[in-house]
Amino acid sequence: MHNGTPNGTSAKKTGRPRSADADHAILEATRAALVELGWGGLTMGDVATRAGVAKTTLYRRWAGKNELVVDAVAVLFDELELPDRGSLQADIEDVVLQFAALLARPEARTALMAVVAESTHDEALRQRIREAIVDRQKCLVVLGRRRAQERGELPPDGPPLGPDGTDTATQIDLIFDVIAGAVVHRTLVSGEPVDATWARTFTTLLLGGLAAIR
Amino acid sequence: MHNGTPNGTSAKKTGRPRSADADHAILEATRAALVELGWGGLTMGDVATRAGVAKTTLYRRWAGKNELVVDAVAVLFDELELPDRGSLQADIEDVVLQFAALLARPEARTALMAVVAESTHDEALRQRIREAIVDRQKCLVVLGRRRAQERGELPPDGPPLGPDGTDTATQIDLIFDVIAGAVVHRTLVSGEPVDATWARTFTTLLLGGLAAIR
Amino acid sequence: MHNGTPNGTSAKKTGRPRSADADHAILEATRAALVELGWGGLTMGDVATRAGVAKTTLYRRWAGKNELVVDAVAVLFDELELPDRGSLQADIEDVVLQFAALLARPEARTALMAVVAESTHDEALRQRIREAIVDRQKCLVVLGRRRAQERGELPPDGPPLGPDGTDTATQIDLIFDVIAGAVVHRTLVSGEPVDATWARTFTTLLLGGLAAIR
Amino acid sequence: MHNGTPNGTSAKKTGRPRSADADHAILEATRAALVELGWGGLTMGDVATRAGVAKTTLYRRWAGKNELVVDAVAVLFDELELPDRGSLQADIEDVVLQFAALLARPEARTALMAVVAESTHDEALRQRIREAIVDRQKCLVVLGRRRAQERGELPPDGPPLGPDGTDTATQIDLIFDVIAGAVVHRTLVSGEPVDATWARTFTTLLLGGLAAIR
DNA sequence: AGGTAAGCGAGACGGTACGTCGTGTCTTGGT
DNA sequence: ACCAAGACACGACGTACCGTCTCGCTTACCT
Repeated sequence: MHNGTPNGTSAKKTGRPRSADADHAILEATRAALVELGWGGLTMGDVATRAGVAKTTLYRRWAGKNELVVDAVAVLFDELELPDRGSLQADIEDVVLQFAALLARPEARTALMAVVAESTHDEALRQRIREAIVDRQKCLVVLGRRRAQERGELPPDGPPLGPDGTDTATQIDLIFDVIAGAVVHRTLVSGEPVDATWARTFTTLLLGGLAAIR
Repeated sequence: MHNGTPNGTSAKKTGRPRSADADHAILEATRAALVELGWGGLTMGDVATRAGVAKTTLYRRWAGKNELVVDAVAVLFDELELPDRGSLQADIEDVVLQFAALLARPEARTALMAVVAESTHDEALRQRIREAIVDRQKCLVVLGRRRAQERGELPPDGPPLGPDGTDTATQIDLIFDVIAGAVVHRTLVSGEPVDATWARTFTTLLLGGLAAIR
Repeated sequence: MHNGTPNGTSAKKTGRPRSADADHAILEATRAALVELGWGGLTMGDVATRAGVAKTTLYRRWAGKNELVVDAVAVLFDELELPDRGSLQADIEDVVLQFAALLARPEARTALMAVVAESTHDEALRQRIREAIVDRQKCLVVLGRRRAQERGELPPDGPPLGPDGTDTATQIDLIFDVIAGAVVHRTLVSGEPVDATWARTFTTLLLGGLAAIR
Repeated sequence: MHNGTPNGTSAKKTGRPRSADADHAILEATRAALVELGWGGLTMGDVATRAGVAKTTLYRRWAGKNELVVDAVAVLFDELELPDRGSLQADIEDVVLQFAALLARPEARTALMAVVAESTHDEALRQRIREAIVDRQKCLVVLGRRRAQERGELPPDGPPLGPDGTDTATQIDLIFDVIAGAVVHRTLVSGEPVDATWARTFTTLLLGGLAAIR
């Protein structure tokens, strides 16, 4: 998840082990600070104080503000699920509303945009964001698509490269960018709420469009 | 445009007038600094030095980094145009590619996300972004839509609130969020390029979807 | 008095003449600012505002804080007089008390020490202080001495250089340094008041000492 | 000595202790800066740079320029001694010349007047000056006086309040103000050197005067 | 009477220093 | 080893004054 001690593989033999409580307290404190102060107002020292932890402990685990915040908000995105509501339309509407609910949380709104902004100048950060957040959401698209195919709502995957260039991977990426992009843009840029009505209209548009590109 | 010089209504009579050269030099320097250093690395002092201007001159006109950067990148969005390419499909593809080209510029990518992130905790900033950037782009959607209606590609506006809740304003907002959101998300989050192929596929999806929500 | 327009010799023919009111208002404002803010807190801009005058007007007349303050407090020292109280002892006690009363005024205390401090690194300033303040006080010593000689309390001037090196000029300087130094030191450094009792004891000491060096 | 490190009473147990080297380097740098730039030209940032120290380290220990300079020059006054030269006249001449030599050092001249000037508006600073500088010198007067009494050059202390109001403490204060005041005034205000001849004449005057006030 | 040259209030300008704050590193002593 | 505490070098912050510079006006003297 983060790099300080890649607990998975390496082995530590001696000395006092790191406090697991500290990790949770720090990430919790980070989210709280994001809510109250926003990205620009968040400071490492403040997070440490809130978590009841020394700054040293923070830096022992994360390289800086960016990395810390990515991890702190990544767990929020794990809450997204794709319940089987019986139809593709219902499934998409459901995930759209879940995603909108997530972006309604101040810590998520702020952090997401900020780390994306920083990642435009930091390739390692972009990689980390992709692993921790983006790819996890993209699974939902893949899953929903497969489910719809099993239901017969969508045709099975065609050959690797279809006649008009829309192979499977391209299509998944497109769907993902349209859904995530539209919800994010409406919420954060346009500043309008994503409610059930909007979700239905949007989903109708998306499904109508999907039929057109096949 | 910005508040330091309330050119619109009030009038100051006495004292040395503010240098117009300084304004241009500062905004230019801001864009240059964004390219080189990114949002996080941009410093008011550095911008002042690049512009050959004192820090006080900067603060006399803009309240801080956020406001300055909004104004600095706003002019970039004025370059977007909607040439008449003869069909709605072609018009949309064109504007999608223009927008993608804009987001390929480092100062635009970085600045846009960063100020949006800050705006989640600053209502005044959000207002400023909307006026300086968002509303200016939304005009393109309105214009393209009207043109398509004149061509007969889209039906004329229905009653204020249609049977399925998609009145004119709602539809414009939806189109705007889908176009801008998808392009931004693909460029900055997914990190994939927006080329002519993607633009065509995306536009096909959008137009197919528009037919469905009518 | 000050350099902006050396009214004595040169001649200006044309243009609007300088406002004499402004001079008085500025010096008055300078003294008021000294009282309220002290040397360190006094600023040219504040003096200008208090005097209802533009900063330009200030700088047209004085080169800076130092010069301005010297002129502002110099007039205070002109108030010192040497009334004939009938005996040298009474004359000295009187002038000691006058000088102490002057140093009780905050603007005088602050300004005197501060400009002396600055003058340790600025020969021109030292010259100005000597002309505007020091030499004016030394006259009192010369006058008092001559008066005492006429009364027969002190012997007439000896040859230019006496047997033990105490010629007239040396003696005047010594008396001046002892009187002014002791009063200033007691008031500003020791922080004790100079009252009639102290003045009498000090004067007794001085006269006793003067008899010894003859 | 100064307030940042309340070594006297309180105790701090945890955390990295303050560097003692930094203290010395800072005071040394302060004196050097005073010599080169004078009081008005001395800046905290410059002192920090010279001392190879961060500005924050400076402010952690001293509240400002005034406090710093008082401590920086206080040590100079500790160098004053009262060697036993066999007679009161010789002892006084010696200490007068020592004090004059001290005031010949640029850092001492500048700093002493400047902090006294500031102290006219800052009671805490005046207290600090008294503790760090004035009281330390006054000991010399007390010591010299006692020695002279042992030699029989001065009568033993009389009752707490003598017939003409010159009890012991009053006399010591008077002697101190006359010596220090005269030397300072001649050096800094009159701008004349204090040489052996002047010291002898002045001391003769002082001793003659002392006989008179008894 | 008109011209012209300087004075004037206002305030923007390029600078410099301020004193504070945040960063990321380091040194303590205690567990 | 790890931890809490906190000092440290560094560098940006936003503010305050500095002394200079335009502005658009008076205000006086000199043709």
